[in-house]
Amino acid sequence: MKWKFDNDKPIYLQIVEILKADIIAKKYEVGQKFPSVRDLAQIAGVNPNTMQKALVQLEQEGLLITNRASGRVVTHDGMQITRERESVASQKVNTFLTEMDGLGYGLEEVITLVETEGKEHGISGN
Amino acid sequence: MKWKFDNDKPIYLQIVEILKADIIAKKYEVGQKFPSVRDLAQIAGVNPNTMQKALVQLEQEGLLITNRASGRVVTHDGMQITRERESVASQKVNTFLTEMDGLGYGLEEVITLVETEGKEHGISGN
Amino acid sequence: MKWKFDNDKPIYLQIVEILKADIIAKKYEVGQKFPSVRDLAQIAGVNPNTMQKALVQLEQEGLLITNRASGRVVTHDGMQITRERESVASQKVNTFLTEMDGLGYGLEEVITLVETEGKEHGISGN
Amino acid sequence: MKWKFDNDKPIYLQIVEILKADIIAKKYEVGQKFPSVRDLAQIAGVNPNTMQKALVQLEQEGLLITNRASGRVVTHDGMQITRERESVASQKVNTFLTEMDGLGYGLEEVITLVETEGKEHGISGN
DNA sequence: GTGGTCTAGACCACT
DNA sequence: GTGGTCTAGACCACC
Repeated sequence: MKWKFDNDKPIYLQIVEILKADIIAKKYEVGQKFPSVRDLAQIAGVNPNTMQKALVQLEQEGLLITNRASGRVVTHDGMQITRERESVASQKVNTFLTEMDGLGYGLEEVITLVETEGKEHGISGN
Repeated sequence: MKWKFDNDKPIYLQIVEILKADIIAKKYEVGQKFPSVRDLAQIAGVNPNTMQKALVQLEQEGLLITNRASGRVVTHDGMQITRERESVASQKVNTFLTEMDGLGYGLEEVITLVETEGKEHGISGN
Repeated sequence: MKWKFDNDKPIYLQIVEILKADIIAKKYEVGQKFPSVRDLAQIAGVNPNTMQKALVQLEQEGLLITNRASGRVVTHDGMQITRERESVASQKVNTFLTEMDGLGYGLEEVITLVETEGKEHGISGN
Repeated sequence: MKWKFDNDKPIYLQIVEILKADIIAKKYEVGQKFPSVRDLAQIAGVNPNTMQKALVQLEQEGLLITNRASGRVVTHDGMQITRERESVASQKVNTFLTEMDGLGYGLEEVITLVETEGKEHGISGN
């Protein structure tokens, strides 16, 4: 099943976001072996070079560790994953606030909405 | 400049969302004349039939009023616009909460984040 | 005249070194326009993608600034160039010391040699 | 594992440099028997004629001595090895000074750098 | 014209 | 088998 990509953002960046979300969501545990470039490329339905570019990006962000000829693993550094999680969350919050602002909602109204919807929504409360 | 459309949703629904956002954002005032189907179709770079389908949808949602031979105007019913605004907002809040839940954030953490980011973000408070 | 490349290091990294040396040596002034990817690729006798990879690297190191559709310029930040210059120099010194160490020369002998050869060599003294 | 050769210099000269470095580094002691042309050729992955040419060169430089029918040995003349060592060192120093000059470093700056880096580097002082 | 992205297919070194 | 590099050629958005 090929992945779906948006036309207005580079595919490799979308792959970065998807894989980053997977790592943050512990779909791949810390230190666990990561699928090969070729496998991921086939799964995603993109050229191996495109997948390669995405993985290099994740490497530069410190989420993956490359061992030449033995493949990649998720970083053992849990803190790095935590940092990325907070970064992604912060960005989502900002996007959300910008959208709500565009609809004319003030900060307090937004918080009220989040509280009431959040209770119905049954957010995990972790 | 033609509008950009996503391939996996019907174009007319995407147009509905765009125009609805414009109306909610008061880009078109209540009671104001709406551009013709032909003009909008050309601007958006779509077939007039597609644009027509979108406008019919907006009529059914009560946001546009058709006056035979004099074109369409935005509804005078401010409440209807308000209801749509609240509907869109509610949907955005839910999407946001689902995403944050996926990142492992509980409701209280989300609210805390929204409060702190909201102050930096300088949301209008309007 | 195509550039000569060594077989045991990636071409794009060798290009990075060459261009970095050019920038440090003020062959391109700060803020000056940089040749296009295609031009450089042709001059060097490599594929444009390879040259692109090298330029991206120089960008990440802060030596080049990219302006989409208007080309690249050398950074205006003279300090960044100075930092790179010191970094390159430090690396050369270390390589040199390692080689001399391998020949059995101690630090004081090396310094003596550098002093005597340096005077004959007529190093600029600048 | 075959040796790696550069395409722009004759292979036999590159072999000369490698073997000379080995002799200077005392990898072969003075007076010690040297491997046969055939063995060296196979190790290096080159034609025996090429290796032969390299060894003849080393003989002419006085580093190897040929004893008909008993093969080659490293010269007993320690001074000759010392002279070669100094020659190689001198050439490295000059190359180094030329590079540093190209980076805009004056002789005194170079010496200062060598002193400070040398202390960190922990050059043997032997 | 510019940089950026993507594909297709190839070769290499390492294990 | 793995990741890494390179080429060739294409299309896009921007100005």
